[in-house]
Amino acid sequence: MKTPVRLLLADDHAVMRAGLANMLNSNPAFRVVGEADDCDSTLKLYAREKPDVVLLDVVMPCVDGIETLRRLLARHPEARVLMLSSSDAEEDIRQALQAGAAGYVTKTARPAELIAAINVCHEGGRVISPILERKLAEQADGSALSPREIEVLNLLRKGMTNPDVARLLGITRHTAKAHVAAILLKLDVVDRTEAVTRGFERGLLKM
Amino acid sequence: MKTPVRLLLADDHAVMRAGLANMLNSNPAFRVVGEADDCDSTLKLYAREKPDVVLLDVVMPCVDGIETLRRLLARHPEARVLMLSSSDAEEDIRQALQAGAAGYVTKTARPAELIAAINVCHEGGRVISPILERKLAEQADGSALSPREIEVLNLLRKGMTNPDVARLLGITRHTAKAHVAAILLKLDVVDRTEAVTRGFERGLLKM
DNA sequence: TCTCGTATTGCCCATGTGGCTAATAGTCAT
DNA sequence: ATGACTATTAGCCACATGGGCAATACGAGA
Repeated sequence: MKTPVRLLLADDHAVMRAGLANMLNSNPAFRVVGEADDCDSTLKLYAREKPDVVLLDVVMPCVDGIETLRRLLARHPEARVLMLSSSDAEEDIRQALQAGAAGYVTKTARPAELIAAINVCHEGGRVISPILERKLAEQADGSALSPREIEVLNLLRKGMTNPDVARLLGITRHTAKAHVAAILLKLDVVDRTEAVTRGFERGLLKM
Repeated sequence: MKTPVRLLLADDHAVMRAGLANMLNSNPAFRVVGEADDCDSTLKLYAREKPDVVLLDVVMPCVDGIETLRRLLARHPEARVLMLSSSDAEEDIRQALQAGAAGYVTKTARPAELIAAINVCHEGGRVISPILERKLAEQADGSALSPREIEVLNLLRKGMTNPDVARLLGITRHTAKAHVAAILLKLDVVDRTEAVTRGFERGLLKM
């Protein structure tokens, strides 16, 4: 028999971590070698344990899962990371895969699917739930917002007017307006209010 | 030794359910007698097993956890339900407690806290995480939106203008405007866009 | 009964919004 | 280096917005 796959769990939900650890450790093919609840502890435990695969939650306090993923891969490019998420927000998936995640699975997946995904990751493959793949395909047009537009969208959500945005960004109100117009076009919405809604739905805006 | 507390788990995340079941069953004081992944199966399993306590997730597909709670208590007023949530949205907590939940615990709680909460529920008490209690207190002014205002807010999020809202609700644009003004006042925001943001943050609006 | 909150309607007005069109400059990849 | 994209600025215009102020009607609860 092969040696078990060594796993690091990173999730801010203690109950979920305990549950996952329990489930995975009861399978001789796996061995949980560490549990982290935030970005720092994830990086620290990875460096110490060098696990074969990291299960990383997308939603985490302070530094979110995507950013944790980026920092982890910057230090350890060889890391195999399987993102585990309760949300199916398109932006999270896009960013996670672009940042170099080896896979993305939602928490609605059956235990057997999760186990299969871990194995694929460990063997060097890429895993994406079929449902998620469809959502990505629907979107993958030129509708990605530029960094500046994301910045503006984050001001709109706070109730800023175009003049407000202009003042805060040190640009003219014409430019602010141009950014807003670009956002409305790309998100395919009629006004700034619907843009904020779409922003939340797509994961561009965080709570 | 007492007979174990009989538990029903309701959560659409299979991994979380499996984990919880694993964890709780390993404690002789508890016994998981059923697992449900949506409203229907929760009601069915409750009727069949009559568990001592139900662990119910707030976020569920189609019919959400709060509505499931309402339907469950309508048929079985004696049910002891502990809401288990990954969100700390104020509205969810408010509605859950008002609907008659015996407790509300976030998934960031340690396993020991969860176990303590289950016991308190079983013994007839009420449990709310201290952090949540503070959030509720901050809010508990007259800032609850009326049903009509919730309706209007759900139109605003789609980019509706006041005339649009008026047409859809069969009222004049003056009335629509009055509703919007009331929403802005109650949510303490400057415009409809920020109102939508606050709506998402408070759990008044769902993805 | 009387009051409070909700839902409804109305008007005035300064300001903001979004569509349209158009131009310049920098960056980046082909 | 040529094109594509982004960021920037600009003006015009019909329409929507939100503040202020005021009134009526209805049901629930004290």
